[in-house]
Amino acid sequence: MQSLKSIFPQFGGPLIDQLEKIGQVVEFKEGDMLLRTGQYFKQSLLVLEGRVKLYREGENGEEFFLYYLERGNACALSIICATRNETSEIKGQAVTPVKVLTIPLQFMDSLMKDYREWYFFVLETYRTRFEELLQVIDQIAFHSMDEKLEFYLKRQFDFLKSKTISITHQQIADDLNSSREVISRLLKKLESQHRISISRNEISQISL
Amino acid sequence: MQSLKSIFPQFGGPLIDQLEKIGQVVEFKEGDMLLRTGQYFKQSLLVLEGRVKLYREGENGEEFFLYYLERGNACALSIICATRNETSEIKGQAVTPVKVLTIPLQFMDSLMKDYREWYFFVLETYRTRFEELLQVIDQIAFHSMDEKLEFYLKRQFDFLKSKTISITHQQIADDLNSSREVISRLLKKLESQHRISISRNEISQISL
DNA sequence: TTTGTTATGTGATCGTAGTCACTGAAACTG
DNA sequence: CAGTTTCAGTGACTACGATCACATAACAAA
Repeated sequence: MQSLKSIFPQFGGPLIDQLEKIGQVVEFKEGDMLLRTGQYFKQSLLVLEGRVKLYREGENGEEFFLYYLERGNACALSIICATRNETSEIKGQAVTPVKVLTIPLQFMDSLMKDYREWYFFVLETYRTRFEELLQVIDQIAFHSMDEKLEFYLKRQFDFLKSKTISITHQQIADDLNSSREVISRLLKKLESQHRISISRNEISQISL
Repeated sequence: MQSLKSIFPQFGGPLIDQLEKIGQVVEFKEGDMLLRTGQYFKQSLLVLEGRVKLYREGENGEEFFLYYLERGNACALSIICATRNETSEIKGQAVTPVKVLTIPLQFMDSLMKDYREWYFFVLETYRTRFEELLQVIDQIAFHSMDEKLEFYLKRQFDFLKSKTISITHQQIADDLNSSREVISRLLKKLESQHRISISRNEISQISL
């Protein structure tokens, strides 16, 4: 686990050692569920490799995309739920092969107390995710579907650091809790404005 | 400030003493703004008395009700923003006369380090608010206006611990970023189902 | 190349909610 | 009490987005 220090450069040596001692590495395949609604957390998760997509789940199986976790991120929910031993109403799915470090919840207190960087890290995790949730609320509270779609695409391009994303209209519709036809039509509109270009399974950014 | 211990019974004596030493009590009148979009936080806020209504603000002045803060709550945003010295995009308005204890941000670290109850308190604050935000997302992502309205009314009844709330249809429409006519019509529908009763400036719970 | 599957395009229809214009009713003010 | 303001009710119209029913296009596998 020599890579831990490179994934979390802000952590000091003693914290790294402690994490190596108490943590356990778990691997997931693309498509695997890391978190599932109603599941108990027995540990917190730190993402070492890969990308995890987090959704909010509705009562009837609807889903709404919240944000991605990647290398170096912690799952805010797993810290929250872990410290309270509560259930999750969030779905986390690996969108690439994923490696995570799991920290049993009984160590959270001492980590928090003994390592200043850890507590900063946890606070920073909360802060970031809190703000992302607020942004999501902005989108769905104040904006119409075409603006939500634009915001969604921007986030994908930004996060994946690519001018092209591989995704179907149906997947987008699912992420936005909308329907394929609507998304197709709106994508067409964006294309006709020369802001994106569309081909099967792919959308490319022009000027978003 | 003999009351601090009664408002925060989970805090130990030394922490209470420290808070009394570094904190400052500020009072607001009903209707005053405690937080305003774009404002810098220089301190964290603990609510000692009264009720504060928190909104998310849209780009064009729209607003969306998030949650209430009351006696014994901390403003999660003020902790977040304080620790990073960033700006807020949240609006906090006193809905009753309000008394808050302000903690200059430079003390946050030492409080966190020296007082275990404080760090639990901060984490619990985050956890609670995080979950409230997720619930808000549920409502606006998965539910239609009549369901949002029902959820809104339930929250008001629950939070205010009263069978009757004093509010105009216009205020509800603002809180839900909708329009008065729509809210009026939906309230009528709820009344015709004998789930609420309506009179001028008042809505009473029957079976929500 | 044929066949099957998955992804996308498109018209028609419908319901929800936002808007406009107006009426009516209740409370407040002098 | 008359006049004014604030709050609520209602019909007409419109737009957005969900849904249905297909048609077509791209790709994959045989």
